[in-house]
Order: sequence, then C-alpha cells, then structure tokens
Amino acid sequence: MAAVGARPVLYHHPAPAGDAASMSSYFSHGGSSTTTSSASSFSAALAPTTTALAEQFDISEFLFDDAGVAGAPGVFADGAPPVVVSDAAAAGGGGAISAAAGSVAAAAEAVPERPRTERIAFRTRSEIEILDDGYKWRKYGKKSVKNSPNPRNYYRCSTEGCNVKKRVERDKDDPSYVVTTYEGTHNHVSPSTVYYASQDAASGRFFVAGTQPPGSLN
DNA sequence: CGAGTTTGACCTGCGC
DNA sequence: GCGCAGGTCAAACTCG
Repeated sequence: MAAVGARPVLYHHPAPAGDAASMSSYFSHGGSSTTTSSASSFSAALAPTTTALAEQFDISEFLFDDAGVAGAPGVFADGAPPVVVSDAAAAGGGGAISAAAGSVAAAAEAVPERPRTERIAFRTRSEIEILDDGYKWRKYGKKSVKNSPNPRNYYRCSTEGCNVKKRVERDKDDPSYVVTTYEGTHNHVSPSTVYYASQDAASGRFFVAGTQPPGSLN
C-alpha cells in the first residue's frame, strides 16, 4: 500500500440559520494519488447534503480510519490525520485531531498488517443522529453497548450491490455529539444530486466533490 | 403493497 | 471451554 499521502481536505461552510438548503459543502481530494481509497471513500461517504440538519452539522473530530490498524484512532494508513477545515469547528469542538496524531502514528507502526476494512469514524455535533450524507441507508440493527447509556444503530447502504455500512451512536461523554463510523466504500455515486462526482481511474471508485452547482459556492 | 423500522434471537470473536 | 460483548439476521410491525 504505497503512496497513501492523499489526505482529504474537508471544507465545511455552516449554513445560515434557518436556511439549511443554502448550505454548501464540498470535499477536495487532497492529493494526486488514489492508490488507496481512504480519501475517496471519505469524500463519498461524508458529503452532507441539503437537508434540515445542515445547520447542526459540525464535524469536530475525526476519530479513525481503521485501515487494518486496531485501536489507532484519528489516523489514515500512512499515519497522517485527515485535514479538517471547518468554519464551525473552528468556533467549536475541533482541535483534537493533530494532538492525537503523533502517538497514534507510533501505535500504527507497531501493529502488523491484517486484511483492511476501510473504516472511518468522526464525531459531529448534531441534534439528530442520522446525518444525511446523500446516500440512502437502511437500518438493520440496534444494540446497547457496554459503558454507554446510548444504543448503537446499524445501517447499511440500501443501494443494490453496495455493502457499505455505518454505525451511529451518541457520544457517551457528551450526548450532543454523534459518533458515526463508516465501513466500506460506495461503488456508486450519491443518489442525491451530485454536481461534481469523479471516478478514480485506478480503483474505479466514485468520490463526491460537491453537492452544489459551482455557482452556488460563492 | 412495498419499503423501512423494530427488536429478540442468533452468531462470532476475544479475553480469561 | 466459557462467558461476554459486538454485530447481524429475520420475522413482525409500521407507515406512506
């Protein structure tokens, strides 16, 4: 797994209060290499769309990309944390990412490789649990987890042939935060309107670059 | 009636 | 081997 340097850069522009539909969010693919799908799956999975939740959408912490590394929060396969640029996070709960990166990277080196399942988790401040990322999810399970008063919900992408899963649970320390974990890579573009979707030539995967027409980003 | 949700049961991995 | 906890299945149910 070489050249994993593609680090996703996430820009988040909070919507004006009461006007969620005007929110624009886009993701840029922070590198030329897509030999690993971490960045592309991240982009495809997380593009928030224009729904009522937008004003609450606040990506504050990137927890981990599994990448076959158990217990290595907040890091991609190369040990570099994703770059999160969020206007809202700047005013809110961001900042834990870079602090965690160093120790995490060290931990990653010590863990032997195992078959990777692309997993990516992040914490958002949201009143609702189901962040509309543009994909259609079907709930298939709910489970109470130990050491947490909040149940964990299990969702699968309902698009035929796509077996991406996500887990959603409220942060046990701060219920105002929702921890979402995506697992797998979508093999299709978002069912919602996608204005800039690209397909990686090497992997064939799609990743969403934006969900708003270019003119609306201003 | 079809799609999605709920929820108890079942399966599996892991630590002791 | 056993028990626990997390993850998944599937039948019943709800809703549009």
